[in-house]
Amino acid sequence: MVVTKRIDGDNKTLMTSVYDRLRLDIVDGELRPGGKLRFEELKERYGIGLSPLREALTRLASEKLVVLEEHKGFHVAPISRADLLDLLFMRQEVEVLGIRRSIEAGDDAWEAGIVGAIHALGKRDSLTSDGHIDPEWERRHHAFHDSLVAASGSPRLMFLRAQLTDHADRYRRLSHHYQRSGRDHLAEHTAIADAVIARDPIAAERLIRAHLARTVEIILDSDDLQIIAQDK
Amino acid sequence: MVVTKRIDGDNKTLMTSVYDRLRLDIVDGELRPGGKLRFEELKERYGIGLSPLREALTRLASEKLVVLEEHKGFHVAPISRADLLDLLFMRQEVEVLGIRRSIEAGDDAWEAGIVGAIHALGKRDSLTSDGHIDPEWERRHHAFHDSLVAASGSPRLMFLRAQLTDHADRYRRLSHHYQRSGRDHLAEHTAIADAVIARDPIAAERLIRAHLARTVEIILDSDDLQIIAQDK
DNA sequence: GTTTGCTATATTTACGAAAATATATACAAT
DNA sequence: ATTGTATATATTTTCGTAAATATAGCAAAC
Repeated sequence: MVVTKRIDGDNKTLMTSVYDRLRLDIVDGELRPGGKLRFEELKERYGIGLSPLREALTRLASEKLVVLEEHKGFHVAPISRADLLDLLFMRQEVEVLGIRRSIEAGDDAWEAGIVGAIHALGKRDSLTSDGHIDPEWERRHHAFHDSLVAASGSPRLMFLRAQLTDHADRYRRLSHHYQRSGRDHLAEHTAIADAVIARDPIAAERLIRAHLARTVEIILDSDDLQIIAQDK
Repeated sequence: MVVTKRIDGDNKTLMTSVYDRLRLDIVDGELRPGGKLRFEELKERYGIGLSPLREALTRLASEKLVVLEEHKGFHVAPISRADLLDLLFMRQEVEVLGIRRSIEAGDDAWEAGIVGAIHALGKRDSLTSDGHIDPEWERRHHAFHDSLVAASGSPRLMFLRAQLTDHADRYRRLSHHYQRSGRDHLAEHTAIADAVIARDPIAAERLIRAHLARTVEIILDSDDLQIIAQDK
């Protein structure tokens, strides 16, 4: 019954909102790998003061999306083949763990979530008419993968997984080649969903490992080495 | 041949050094779980301004050693049975992964590192004469466990492992009971080292899982529920 | 022509004060 | 006595500026 004086209820601090925006701009490739992040530019760009900016960048540095060199400033984290391979390794292990535990502990609601997610995913084409990845498809794609591990029951695993997903998304979006590859997503996803719902951890592990590896192969198997493009 | 004007070469920023000190104070239990971190107190305590303090706390929040509630301030991360069990789960998986990969990829230098580390560890008693854990033993204990996974070759895995180690150290040091338990560390450690050097991943996995679980059992099997002690 | 050393400029880092928000206290009404 | 409302206090968040550090430009020496 209490009526607050504040109308909007926007409780976010400037630090948090500029953190969100910076994170998106980096994951989207808007801010290029290796690029220097100058405070004057960022202040201009986001219309904000120094303090919340520095805090947001500090947080991003701790998540390895940016790099801090003391007294020299912040850079967008560079990308490399070696890093992409390390990322693949971690993603495989984390996804496998999450799926394995979900298979052990998941209830009917968890299964239903997967069925619903893959159904929604199948209703939508991954590419729009002009050949770009459909944002709504991407949203559902994320939702599907989330649904697989939703019963893992480990906050730490889920937190780590979210960070790794950000890193992976950045590589994917930096790869023009990836968007042009005529990959049959639905078949792969359906196979994974089937194995998981059948509670077959062995098959699920094999399929998810291959699924993740395939993405990296597509990115690496191209001369699309935007991957090397790094400002200083 | 260049003589820098600066004598000491201390390149650290205030943010970094206060980050280090805060981290240690939290891991040591000096700043108690759940305790509020007021800026006036911290400024006083560390003799430093607001800006570097906020940045350090932001970084610690991102590592889950402190918690930030917007507009309400920072707290030392609370502890709980559930969190300790989640931590155990992650540590087991991460250690197993690191050891498995090291067994696959490790060279002679890696093996030598383990042999050297366990030798040094055996030379030192875990408890001092007055019944406290010997800091030098603890250093060597860390060094031994590090040596096991030193050949894993995954920056992300090592980074994650370091964070989990901080969390685990905090629980261990908060547990008075743990320090009183007459545990035979050397036998456990030697068995692990033997299995790893024999390149037996199955035995190594079994032993390291039990080793980590044992620590948690000791902490939980006591009324020593300092674990519940949380200021608001 | 390359390197060394100095000066000027650009940039990051840190502080102190102002603004915004939350918490505590006092008072009034039922 | 308890709930609700207004006021005062404490605390966090943010900005603008000063201090510290690094980078770039330029002249002199080898």
